[in-house]
Amino acid sequence: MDNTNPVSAAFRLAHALKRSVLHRIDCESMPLSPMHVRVLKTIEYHVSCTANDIAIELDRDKAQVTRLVNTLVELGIVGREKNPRDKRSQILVISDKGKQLLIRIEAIDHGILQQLGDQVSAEELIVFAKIATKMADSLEKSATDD
Amino acid sequence: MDNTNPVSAAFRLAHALKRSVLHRIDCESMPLSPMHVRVLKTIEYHVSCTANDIAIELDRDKAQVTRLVNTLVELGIVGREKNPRDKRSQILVISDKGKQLLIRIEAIDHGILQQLGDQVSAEELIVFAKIATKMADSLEKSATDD
DNA sequence: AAATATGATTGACAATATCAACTATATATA
DNA sequence: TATATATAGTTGATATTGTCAATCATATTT
Repeated sequence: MDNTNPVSAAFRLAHALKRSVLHRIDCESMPLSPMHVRVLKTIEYHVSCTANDIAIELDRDKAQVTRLVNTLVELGIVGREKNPRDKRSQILVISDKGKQLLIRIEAIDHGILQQLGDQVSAEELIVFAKIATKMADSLEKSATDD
Repeated sequence: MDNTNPVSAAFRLAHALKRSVLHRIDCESMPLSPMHVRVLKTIEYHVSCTANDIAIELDRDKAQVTRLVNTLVELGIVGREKNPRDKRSQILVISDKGKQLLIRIEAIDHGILQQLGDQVSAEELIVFAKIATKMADSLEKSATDD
């Protein structure tokens, strides 16, 4: 592979990260996929988060979000509450079970960053996140104005 | 989303890139998916490339590689030739049609980098590729020594 | 009040990925 | 050399992730 190509490098890294998350999720015998984890984190991050917020935040299809949230609800990790501001949508709330899960997820993330820490410095991670975010912003921006 | 989290940033970027590649592939009315493109590039990059080389290079399951290569062969983009060094495997060779495709793919890549170029400098892209590669190396390394 | 837009769900499906079993050949080692 | 073990590739089954179109209910605009 061409390691100087940022596009290839990004794909490769995403794959490695997904596998790493999956592996750690598996070791912890968690009933979730990487995408479920990301959805749960998004709910945690957003105040009074709706399905639509997740779709926008993660740039995913609404249908996909509905299904991901459904399994979280079925597993008792997330609950739906009335949204006083819009009867079409519901506020997603993390249950106690979900909160406990988030603690374990945090440990997983920490483990991954530590695993990287051997080779990649904290400064590099900060720089990486900054550039990656800028790249994603740039791509998403021009994706919408077709 | 937490934009300071390198893991989240990497996932987000990969998704945006995949969409961008897909969109451009679509505009060019190419009969390939992003993964097919990556496989084709890998064959181009490797001298006397086998299916196994692709599996290692892209860190994918052998089964997945077999199927991806199959469609490339069916489309006449890639051919299989005898491997004098191992009767189990075959050398993958890019046809003229495949070479023409690679020229168009190169243009697509160039377009994506240019799209980024508005916001992200060439230096940043170099730094990004370097750190991302280091991160992937680190993750893949510890994935094997379980 | 009517037209239009939005949040969410569902169905159908495509793309991507994983696992286990199997074959044919290679390589190691007894 | 004979046997055991490893490797390259294929196939089948299945899980995960992502996309598109249609639909319903409610919001918003006109």
